[in-house]
Amino acid sequence: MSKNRTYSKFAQEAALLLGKQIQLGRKQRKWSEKNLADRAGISRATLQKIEAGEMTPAIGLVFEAAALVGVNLFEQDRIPISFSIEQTKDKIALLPKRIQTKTRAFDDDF
Amino acid sequence: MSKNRTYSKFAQEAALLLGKQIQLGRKQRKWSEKNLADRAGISRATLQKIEAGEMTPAIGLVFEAAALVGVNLFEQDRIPISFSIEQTKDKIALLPKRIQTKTRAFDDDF
DNA sequence: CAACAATGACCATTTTAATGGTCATTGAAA
DNA sequence: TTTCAATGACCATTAAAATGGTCATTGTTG
Repeated sequence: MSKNRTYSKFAQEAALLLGKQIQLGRKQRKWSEKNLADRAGISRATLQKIEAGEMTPAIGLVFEAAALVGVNLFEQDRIPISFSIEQTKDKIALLPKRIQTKTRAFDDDF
Repeated sequence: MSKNRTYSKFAQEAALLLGKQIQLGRKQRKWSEKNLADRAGISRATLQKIEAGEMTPAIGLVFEAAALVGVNLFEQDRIPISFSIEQTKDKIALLPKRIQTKTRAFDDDF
């Protein structure tokens, strides 16, 4: 029995865009599917899924392929990612460590 | 036997940043892990992996969680993603449909 | 401070992805 | 126009992710 998941349009489009950007980067570098697949340490079948924007491939494999062909995720050429990570962690640290849903009926209006 | 994959620093950091951004978004909305997991249709264990920036979760699950908490991938508030997709497809269409490695010794210097 | 939900961390089982093959088709280059 | 690698599309097998539980711990709130 399959799970028959549903995905938001946003998530689907994001995956497809990323896949197409990877494909573009690969072709710009004149790499065949097999070439990139070998570099990424994955099978050609999996790369095909990635470039097709399928939702199933592991994020690590997708990001690795993206890195190899120079797709810069997060569109940040300015700040190094490691800084953004710390920045985000800092923001998290300012919030309560745990969420309490108990008697707080609805406060989803942040 | 495990595959014992290696990932580039870039790919790892990208996954971690995305995970932390999802966690931040979740907490800003005052959603518990279970709450977000339920909304995304995934288990809490999987959400924990996603927020920890692990490389194994399926990209669809990660992007879905990101969408739910309002993390806008690709950082584009201006252009709709669907347009970027077409734009990328157009660029691909301008390149040769197939890569020929044959007698072309090394031309990887685009 | 007492109560209890949220979190962190496991684990066995089930489900699914990834692999590595195959084969037909096709586009690029000789 | 011929050649042959690149691509697209399958499939059975293997490897790994996802699940749904459990349990201890801890932060928050009454």
